[in-house]
Amino acid sequence: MLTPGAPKFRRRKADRPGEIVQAAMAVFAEKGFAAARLDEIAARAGVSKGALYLYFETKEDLFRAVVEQVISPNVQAVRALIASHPGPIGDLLRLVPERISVLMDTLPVGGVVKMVIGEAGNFPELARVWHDDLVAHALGALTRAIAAAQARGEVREGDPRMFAIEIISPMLIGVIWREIFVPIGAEPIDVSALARQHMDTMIRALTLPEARP
Amino acid sequence: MLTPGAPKFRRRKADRPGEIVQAAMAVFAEKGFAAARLDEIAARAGVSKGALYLYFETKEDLFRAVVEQVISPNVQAVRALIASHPGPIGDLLRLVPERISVLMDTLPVGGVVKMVIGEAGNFPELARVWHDDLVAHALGALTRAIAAAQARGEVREGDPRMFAIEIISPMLIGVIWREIFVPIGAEPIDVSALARQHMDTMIRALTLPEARP
Amino acid sequence: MLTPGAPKFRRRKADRPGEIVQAAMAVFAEKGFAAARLDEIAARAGVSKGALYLYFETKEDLFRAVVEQVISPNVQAVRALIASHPGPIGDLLRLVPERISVLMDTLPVGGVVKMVIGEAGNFPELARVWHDDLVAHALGALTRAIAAAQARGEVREGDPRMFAIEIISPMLIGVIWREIFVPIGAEPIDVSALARQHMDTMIRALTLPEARP
Amino acid sequence: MLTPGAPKFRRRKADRPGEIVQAAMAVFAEKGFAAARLDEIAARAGVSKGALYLYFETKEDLFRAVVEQVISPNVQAVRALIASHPGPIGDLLRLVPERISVLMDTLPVGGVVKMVIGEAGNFPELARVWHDDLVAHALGALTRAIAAAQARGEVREGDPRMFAIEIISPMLIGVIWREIFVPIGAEPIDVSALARQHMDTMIRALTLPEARP
DNA sequence: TATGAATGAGTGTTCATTCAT
DNA sequence: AATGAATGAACACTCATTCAT
Repeated sequence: MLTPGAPKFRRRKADRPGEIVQAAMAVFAEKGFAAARLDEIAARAGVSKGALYLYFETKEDLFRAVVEQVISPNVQAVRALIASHPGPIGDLLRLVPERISVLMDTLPVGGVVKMVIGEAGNFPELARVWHDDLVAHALGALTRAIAAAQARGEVREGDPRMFAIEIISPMLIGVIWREIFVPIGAEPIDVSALARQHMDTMIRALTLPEARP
Repeated sequence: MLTPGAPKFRRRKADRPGEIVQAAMAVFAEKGFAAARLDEIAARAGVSKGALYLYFETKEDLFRAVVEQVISPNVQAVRALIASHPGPIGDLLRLVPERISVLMDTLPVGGVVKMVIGEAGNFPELARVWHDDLVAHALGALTRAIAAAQARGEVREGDPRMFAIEIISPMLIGVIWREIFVPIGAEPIDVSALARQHMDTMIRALTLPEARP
Repeated sequence: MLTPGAPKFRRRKADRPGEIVQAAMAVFAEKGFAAARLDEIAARAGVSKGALYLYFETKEDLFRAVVEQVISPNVQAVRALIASHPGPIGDLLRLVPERISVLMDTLPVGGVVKMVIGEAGNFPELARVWHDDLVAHALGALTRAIAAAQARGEVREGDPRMFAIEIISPMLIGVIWREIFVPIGAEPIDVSALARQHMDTMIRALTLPEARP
Repeated sequence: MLTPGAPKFRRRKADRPGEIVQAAMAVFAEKGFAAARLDEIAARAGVSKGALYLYFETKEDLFRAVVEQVISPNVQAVRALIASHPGPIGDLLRLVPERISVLMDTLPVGGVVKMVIGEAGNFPELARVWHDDLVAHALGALTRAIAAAQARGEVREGDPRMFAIEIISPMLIGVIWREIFVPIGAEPIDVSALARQHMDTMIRALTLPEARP
């Protein structure tokens, strides 16, 4: 092999672990934990299988790293969302479609959601991390915003946590749909359009007439 | 065993395949396809591992049988639901909470949904069967009912398919929540109560004032 | 493959575990634990690699089984030896050569000794089992016999445990020699002859003139 | 590092290979060849794993170097021992305990013996080197000394090679014992004391009455 | 039918060895 | 000379599948 420029060993990159986690995220999201093969993760990351073990002790360890890596930027997004709800509830809800779009462009949300749903039973701690660090925060913030609006006479009576769930659910289902049914040729769901229409729906159903401008 | 007529508690052999499919459904729902072990399925079905191969050619084959077994009764339920919506849209929606409750008591819905979401990527035909035979039907029927109501001036304008999605989503999320987060100690979601509150929400948001009785 | 009489699956034998342990003993004795390959053990036992795992959980587990299997018959031999020393010490010592010969014909003593010596550091419990169940018993019995003979004025003064070690050592070295140096063409040691000459040596050195008949 | 003359504690590079061999000897003695990891050897030698390959081609090569390193000083000791036996056999034997003590303080004899015994099967040439260059020499010299003493009427009849083995064995066993059984809490053997008592034993048994002074 | 011992291809993991720096 | 990240072949172990009984 005299071809110059075809080195057997790649130069060591600064962010090997990051690249591996990216590749692993893709494969885990696609196949699930058990069906994912380290060979494929390594190939996609452009490294040898052995190299994975320079950065992660086991397959599980790598999976954990993926989950954490996915959660942390979202934690930021959630905090940002939480910080921006001073005004009337309608203003908050009208922000949601855009936020959702940004999130979906940033991360393979669908794959991640699929992964979490599919593996929660086999990795309870991961479900716990996911819930405690992300879902409960987001849901709690939205619930409190709604309760506050109820206290201000802006929103009609009803369980505020359930309202929050009602608000979020269609977008989640839209994301899952895209992951599950679009690949087999089902009619897509335009999640942004869905978000807009649903926010309109929720604003109409929640806000009291006397509070409307 | 020479006593004639004695084997009172002899295992009934009538529905071996059915028992196996039941056991398999439980294990697949719990672990996902790849992580499920035939050993465990056989043990739960009370048969030997070899016996599985008397009724099913491969693990995949058994998985397919599970999916079909789960779908078919639901197809019936969906057809029944579709057949029963002659009147105003509100009447139809008010039926949903009860139907949901019955469904959830009949089947391990959560496990199945989890299974479908988790394995759709690895088994595209299964996603297709699930979509074509069940989801598309149900969603289509609901969409058509809403479109008809719009034509009657009962429901405000908006994409009827999205309305259908908005209607169904929270219950699905509730079911998934029960499967994913309740086992790790998260606060449960009362799916029935959620269904009632959400139907109220949707009726308020969808029906036009002039159409209300 | 229509050739009859060439079954892919062997008939299940009554003593598969036993055969596997035999094969494993040979390979472990030859190579040591780490260098032994399960493939080879399986091949020598005439089974597939997977079959090993029907009977033993891990390679270590199999190794432990080998050590125990090797010890237990020896425990019997030692007890028998211990039981047979009523008379003067010379009578006891004159029994040793024959016992040694029998033992060496029964078991791959050399290989086992080699194995124990080579792996004691990596498997301390095994060294412990070997010592507690076998070596300490044998050495203790011999030591007590010598001490009793000293008390009777038969044997000259000196540390009886060291006398015991002096008595046994050459045979052990002979066995090790056979294992280590004979395969490379070194001059063999006739362990039986060595035992006879050494017993003569020890009887001469230990027994007091006045006690000699 | 611009300060000239500053690196007072700069690692002396003079004897890298020697340091590596020392570290390797320790690890090989502890674990055996197959179970020894180059990582650990490098760490103990205070160099990187790659550095080993600057001095040794392969792991086997390093192992060979260790064996040779261990043998050569002993060859000297043996020659010295051989040179010093002009007089009566008793004088020679009375030198043994002290020689043994010196040897044991100089080298990890136990570990080395363990290593040789454990790996002789996997590295026949090593067994050969060990035998030809060391063991055969030492044993031969002792055998000849005994034969000469027999010719002089000093020592009673009997196979002189076996007498030599009888003489040496207990000390070897003592060394092995220290390596194998002491770490697990067994009662130690005082090799020096054993050597003294055993030499006494052998002198009594070998020398003829008429030859005693 | 039914069993379960046995198989063997496949996967996670280790580690001696290599090479860009 | 020296490093240590990277490689890849080798090995322990798993598990869907088969077949003698």
